[in-house]
Amino acid sequence: MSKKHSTSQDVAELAGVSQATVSRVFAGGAIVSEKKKKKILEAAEALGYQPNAHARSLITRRTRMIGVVMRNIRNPFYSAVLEIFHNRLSALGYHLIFINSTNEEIQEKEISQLLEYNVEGVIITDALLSSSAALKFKRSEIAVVLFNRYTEQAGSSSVFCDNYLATKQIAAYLVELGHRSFAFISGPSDTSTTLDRLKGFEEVLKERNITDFMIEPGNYTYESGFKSAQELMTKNKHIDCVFCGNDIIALGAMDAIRVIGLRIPEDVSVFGFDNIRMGAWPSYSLTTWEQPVEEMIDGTIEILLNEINDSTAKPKTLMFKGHMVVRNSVKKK
Amino acid sequence: MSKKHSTSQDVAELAGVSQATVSRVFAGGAIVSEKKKKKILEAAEALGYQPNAHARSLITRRTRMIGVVMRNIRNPFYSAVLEIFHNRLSALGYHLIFINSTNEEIQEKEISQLLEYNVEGVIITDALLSSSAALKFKRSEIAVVLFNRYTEQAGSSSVFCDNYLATKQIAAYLVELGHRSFAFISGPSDTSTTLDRLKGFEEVLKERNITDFMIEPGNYTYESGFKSAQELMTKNKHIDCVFCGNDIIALGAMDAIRVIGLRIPEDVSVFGFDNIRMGAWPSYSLTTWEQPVEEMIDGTIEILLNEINDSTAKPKTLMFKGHMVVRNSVKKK
DNA sequence: ATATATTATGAATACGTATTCATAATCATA
DNA sequence: TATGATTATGAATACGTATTCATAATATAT
Repeated sequence: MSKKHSTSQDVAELAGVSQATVSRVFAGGAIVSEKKKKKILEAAEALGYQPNAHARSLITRRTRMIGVVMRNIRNPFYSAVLEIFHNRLSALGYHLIFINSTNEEIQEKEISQLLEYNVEGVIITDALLSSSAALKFKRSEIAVVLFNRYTEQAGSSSVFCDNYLATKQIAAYLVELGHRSFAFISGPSDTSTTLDRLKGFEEVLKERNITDFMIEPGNYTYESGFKSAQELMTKNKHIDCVFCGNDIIALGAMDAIRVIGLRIPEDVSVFGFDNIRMGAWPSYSLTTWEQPVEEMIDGTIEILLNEINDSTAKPKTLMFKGHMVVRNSVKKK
Repeated sequence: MSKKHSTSQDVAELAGVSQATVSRVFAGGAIVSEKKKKKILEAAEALGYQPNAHARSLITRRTRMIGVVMRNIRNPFYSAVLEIFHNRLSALGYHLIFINSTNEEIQEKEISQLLEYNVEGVIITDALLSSSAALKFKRSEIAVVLFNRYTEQAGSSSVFCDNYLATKQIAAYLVELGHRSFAFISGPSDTSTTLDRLKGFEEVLKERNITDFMIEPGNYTYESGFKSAQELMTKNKHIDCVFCGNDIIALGAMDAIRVIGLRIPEDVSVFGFDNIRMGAWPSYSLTTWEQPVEEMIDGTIEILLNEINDSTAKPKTLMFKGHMVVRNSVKKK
């Protein structure tokens, strides 16, 4: 029975070399004679040696770990986001510490965890970052990128869609098609995403002198969408278009609307945001706005790696446009 | 500007004590006078000190890290599983290294990653574990629990539903209701889950002398369910019941069946497995078999922690029963 | 052959913490 | 007050690795 964990010292002894030489083989980059290299690799194999990442990171001051903070991993949009982030970062040799923040705001405890593990960078999606929290990361010189969010104060990098512009286009499109009575089922009102989406939409309605506009607060879940739509539509039978803060809300809204007995899009139009896969399913065929997730993620990673490697890098903002995906949940003229 | 990372030494100097005393405060359990403790905490606060988890794990030989290996995080069942695992383990002071294995089988590289980080335990869901891989974990005395899977050979602990018994009950139920022509859209044929579900179902049909049974291989995705159902139903118009390897397949199958123009359950019955939330959505109202996810997860964690703390613990198998959830996707008599 | 450049290696050290061991300070007891 | 028990602290060390520095072995040029 071998020892619990073999060390480079064990390998060195078995191979008849020094610990330093073993390290050179596994750390790479240094010159080791072929003969010894072979011996060392054989010894390592025999002992089942694996370098200890903690000891290594202690000396190299690089952990190759990235923290990913999410809320609402059940939202298919974020499941997909997590998958893609993992695949990209894994290919780059980084490991993911996954944190699912159950609270609105990323908590002290969660920040501490990430700091203690010396993550090189943090990606924060869909969870609020207070300025004091941002400060802690900054103080430890840990790179932070907000994904699908931004905050004015924090001075962190962020990557997101131009929600304001997008919703302006969406509103214009919907008005153009003849809708006159609108409802908006929103996400939590403390996020940039929610606010911008509302702002753009509302502005266009005002421009066009449409005042028939109800706003229903929600929280970016199916259940929230369902419940909000149910209330809205039973109380306000004249609404002819429901714009949803995101797709998962839209699916809930669609189901609620249909349960009531109304048809989509004949009686009510529904518009989403994100373009998650489920929106394309025939049961929904949701018209929505696509966020270019892959590009957003690539951009996020680029900024993050850049900040990791250059601690003087200034915070960057990367804004994408996205585009409309027309399916069958909106009534055409 | 403070240094990049303050160390316990820095705190010690500022507080006018030794490094050892600082460590005692943060590691807990040791006796430190109130006076010095206060000074130390103040100094730590001032410097933004966080203990270094890597250095700590080096000396304590505990990393408090758990590896979670998944495939197919996009499947809502596993999104939910990940969320719950995270919440539970996080509350217990463990951190999650998330690995999304894109391949059928957990790869050498992924195992190495987990070994290098000295995770204390590994949870493997929905990804195959070869016996050589299992051996590596065993050799490093890393606790392994298979979730929703088992392998005969590996000798690892595992937690799963009694798929065999469940599908027997399901088949009996469906036959009872008058179905005579069956199809099964399965998952990958190399997993215990898939095999057991098929076995139980098939056995009952044989007992009842029902030979009209088609098997369509799939891979536990919506797309797979959609495509399989489409092929099945266009070629075999007489099929009156489709049993699906899991819920996400079932949703795809339902959509495909409806697109063809058939009604559910009037023309075709559909039965799922898992009881993911989406099955309850009115658009689907899927009759299915519920896996008691929370209990399964609690059981998994209990076994895992036990193996972590007692390296002599024998592999355990925990089998749940689950129960049928009747909605409206199956034709009643 | 000798001098010089190159390659290969080991000894020693540092990373930041927890812990053992020894000792100093404080307390309780007789 | 003297003695022993208890509490509080620091010095030293170990965890497993990467890396610097010095030196030995080898190759190359003159």
